[in-house]
Amino acid sequence: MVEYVNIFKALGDENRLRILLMLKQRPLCVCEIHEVLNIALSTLSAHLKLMKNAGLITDRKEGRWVIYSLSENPYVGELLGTLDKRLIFDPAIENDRAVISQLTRELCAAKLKESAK
Amino acid sequence: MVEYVNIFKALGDENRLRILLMLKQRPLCVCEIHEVLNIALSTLSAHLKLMKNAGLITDRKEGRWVIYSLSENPYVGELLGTLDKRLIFDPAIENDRAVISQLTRELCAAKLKESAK
DNA sequence: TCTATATTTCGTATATTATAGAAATATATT
DNA sequence: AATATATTTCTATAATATACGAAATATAGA
Repeated sequence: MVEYVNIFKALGDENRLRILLMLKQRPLCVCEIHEVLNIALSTLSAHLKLMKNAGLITDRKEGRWVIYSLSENPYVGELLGTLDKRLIFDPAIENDRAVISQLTRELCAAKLKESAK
Repeated sequence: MVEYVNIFKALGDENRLRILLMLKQRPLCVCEIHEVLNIALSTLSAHLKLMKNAGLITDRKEGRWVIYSLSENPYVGELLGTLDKRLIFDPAIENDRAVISQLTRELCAAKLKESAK
């Protein structure tokens, strides 16, 4: 049962729900997610770790980037499938999708560099 | 989106998950749930309030008793339906079911009275 | 109306979680 | 090897959540 409690805990946060629905669009690197959410990278990293431990997402390295994707777990797919249908017209979710469709890793890396000045 | 965040927050606690799966068996009064969970009545009351605010459950008064039931919300039904299938062999859940099948309001009221001595 | 019973609210202690900034780590590029 | 970039870990702090016992409230029945 703890397994399920942890899944729901992971789903019970606005930032994490947004991340999951972003990943439903396509796999994303940390800097792309960061570009959308506007929270500290350390905070974002903690959210990602929590969701990974709950079995909601997986990560892989690609050069300097870490790419996060939705887990293959069928229950997770089920949950996010119905959520997606219900949140399809949610303003925040719609906006996140729009932003993501314009993003590339290269572009958001450039932005991070810019903001570091 | 907050609506869904609150639903998942409400699901992300072991005691609350147990309560919800109990209510899937049949409507229960507070004292019956208390008999199963063994937590303080004030704590239980807070859990019930939280789930009611999240739209997971509803309550009605019957004389001195307050009877809690699962909400009619179709999404809630969906979530608990699949959860139920997955937790059907969970030891804690199985045990809760067994205890509940033996309980009546009258019986657990008598137990509460006994323990108050 | 008085009393017993069922439940909720209040005050408070403790634990968990979310957050950010600074430092550390890992990898690619020069 | 040295440097730049992407991400994570560490540390501290603030906000939330869970828990209990005591007191308050609501209703039924004597």
